[in-house]
Amino acid sequence: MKTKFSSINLLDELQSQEYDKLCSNFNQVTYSKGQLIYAPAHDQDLVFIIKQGKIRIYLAMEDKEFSLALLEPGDLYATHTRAHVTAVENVTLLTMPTKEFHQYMMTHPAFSRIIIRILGELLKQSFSIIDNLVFKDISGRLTAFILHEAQHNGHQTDEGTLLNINLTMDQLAAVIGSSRQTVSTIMNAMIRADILQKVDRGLFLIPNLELLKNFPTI
Amino acid sequence: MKTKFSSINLLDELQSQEYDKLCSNFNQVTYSKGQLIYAPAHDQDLVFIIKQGKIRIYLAMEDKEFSLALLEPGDLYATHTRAHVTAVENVTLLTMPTKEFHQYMMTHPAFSRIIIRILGELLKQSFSIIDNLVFKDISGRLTAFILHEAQHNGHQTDEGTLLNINLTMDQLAAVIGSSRQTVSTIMNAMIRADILQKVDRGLFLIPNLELLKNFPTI
DNA sequence: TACTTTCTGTCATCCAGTTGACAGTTTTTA
DNA sequence: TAAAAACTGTCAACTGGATGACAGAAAGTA
Repeated sequence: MKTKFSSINLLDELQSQEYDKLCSNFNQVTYSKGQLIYAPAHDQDLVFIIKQGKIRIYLAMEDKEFSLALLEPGDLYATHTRAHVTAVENVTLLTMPTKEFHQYMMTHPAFSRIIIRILGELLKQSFSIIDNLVFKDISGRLTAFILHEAQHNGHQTDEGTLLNINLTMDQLAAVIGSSRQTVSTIMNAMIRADILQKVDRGLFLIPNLELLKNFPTI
Repeated sequence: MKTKFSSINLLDELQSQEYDKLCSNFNQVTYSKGQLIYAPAHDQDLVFIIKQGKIRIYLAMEDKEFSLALLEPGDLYATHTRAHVTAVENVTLLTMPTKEFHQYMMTHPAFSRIIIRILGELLKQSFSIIDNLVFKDISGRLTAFILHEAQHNGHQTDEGTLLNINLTMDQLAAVIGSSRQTVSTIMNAMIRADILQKVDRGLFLIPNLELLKNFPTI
């Protein structure tokens, strides 16, 4: 369970002069916290790169939601799927109509390669989500998520790995496909088992990642 | 729930002379029914096109399996993910090392576009699988699957749509992520409700697709 | 043909995880 | 600083679906 789709930072790639022309074709748009950026009904077919802030890609049905990814600056996304997009924080996006983007891609093979790499990663990521949904129970998904976050966004300290999850129990539940209550219960079980220490809301200290891996020790 | 990943038939695309050179670089390999074509441990990075037969892409863990796709002649697939691949029937594949494939792709922008289109479809397909897993119960996934198959592989007759599912209850369970027993029970409930008629093993007649859509009528 | 293997239908049992409720806590807003 | 809003922890009740068992049916096999 990752929150990011791809490890490729497109902003970095775009720094190079080669893409100057491409950059000038992007429209800069801003959205404020909580605003809906895209819903499947919109049907506008945009490609966009996150310049600033955090967005959430998710599937929704009635009153249930499932987060597919939380994207950060440098990440790329293309609408055209059944997924919704909202701004988790105030965000700035660089957008371009998909058609135009395709045009550009056609004439720049090197750029195509980047896109293929990103799509490939996205796909791998999707398989990983399916894997978790099908084979793991909620505890398993939760530990997998925390482990992944710790390894990618955790800070090493003398007492262990400090992790700023920065998600409410509700949001966390939406990421792993569970309910607020269950996630809350399991998190507290971890804390009682001394696998996790709550420093503050959304801020945790993990003394030993190995212990977390084996939770719950049946 | 589809069984195919992509609606693009690469064999058709490859007919054109443009790809003569590419074709000559493929290795033709055959596998017999039930044989394992690829396991994540192999790690050989191959791209292949199905020339003949049917293969199954699936995730596995201990004794549980989940089918991601059932591919047929013309479909393309690339190993490099965590998925396993087996031959459902005797198959003939055209294979090429991924690296070589990339090389070719780089120098043929039009070919890149096909790959991007396929990857895009794969991704959409994956989202659809996730959607079904997260939001639908087993009845829902089963009707979605049958409906999709009926619309794509069904034959219209006077009495309704004739569908050759050609999967055992076990295989069907692996596709929708359930158990043999549950699938069997629901299928028979559908038959009793006159939504489905069993003509033979794996062969069903659906008098009215609309009725199927609303199953079960609570 | 008989024998083995694979597939199917059905039931009783069991449990992980959802749901709803509610009290308590923290954060935000004005 | 007070009131409103959002978040958290916990529990009891319920349920969808997995699991194991077993008998019967169909398909291979020799």
